[in-house]
Amino acid sequence: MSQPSTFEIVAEPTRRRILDVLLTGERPVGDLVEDLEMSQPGVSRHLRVLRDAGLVTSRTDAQRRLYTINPGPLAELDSWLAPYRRLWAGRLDQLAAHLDDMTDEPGER
Amino acid sequence: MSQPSTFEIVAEPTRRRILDVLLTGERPVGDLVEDLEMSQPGVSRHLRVLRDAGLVTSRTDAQRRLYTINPGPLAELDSWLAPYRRLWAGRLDQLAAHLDDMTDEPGER
DNA sequence: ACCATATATCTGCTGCCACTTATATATGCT
DNA sequence: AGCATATATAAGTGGCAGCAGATATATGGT
Repeated sequence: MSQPSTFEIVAEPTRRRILDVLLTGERPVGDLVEDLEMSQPGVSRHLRVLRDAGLVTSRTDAQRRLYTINPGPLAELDSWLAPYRRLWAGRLDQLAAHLDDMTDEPGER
Repeated sequence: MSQPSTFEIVAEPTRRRILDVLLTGERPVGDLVEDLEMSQPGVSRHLRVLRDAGLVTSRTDAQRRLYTINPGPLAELDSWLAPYRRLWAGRLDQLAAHLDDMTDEPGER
């Protein structure tokens, strides 16, 4: 996809995990490789996607690159969500019913 | 994907369009076919996905099925977003910078 | 020389999406 | 009863793109 939307970027479970780790603060690539138990090239590829989407930024510290979250683009999600948010306020019962229907966790690997 | 997450459901641009149309109220399938300029089986397949994800419900009106939004599952998105939302408050300047970097629209077809 | 990282390439797998055609079912109309 | 309409679902095809894994190379810091 030439210009993937923020939706698509964030739909990828591994990328969400990366962001969730970065939520705790700036991190070098090596840390992420350990945490995610993935190959370094694999992590770097995802970081590339996140960087291109403007969701993370990096700064150089000697040989390492420290990655930080840049939450700005997530506002796109948030504003798409806004009209729906109004709807589910006061319908939390429906959510509960839906969750009851689900036998197990979504396949998040 | 056996149990696609709400993220994946909503990452699909056509499905977001369907939800956006339903935001204006209950609609029969035929309306959606017209609005989206898609084949009827195509629309029905997306509706199936949305229904399985609990994002829409249908009720029968004679031969027609009227679809309604069920925003409940979107709360999952919203709560994932919550920690990030705190971050971008007060960083709207960064968002602006990011948007300036983008030459054209994300490829949303 | 060694380390951390980025990037590139290739392969293989898998799964999605669109489109078409066909069929089944329910309902309504005449 | 017979026909039209609305919808769902299935089956088949084509295309395309994502992701993981492996490997190789380049670069810059120590």
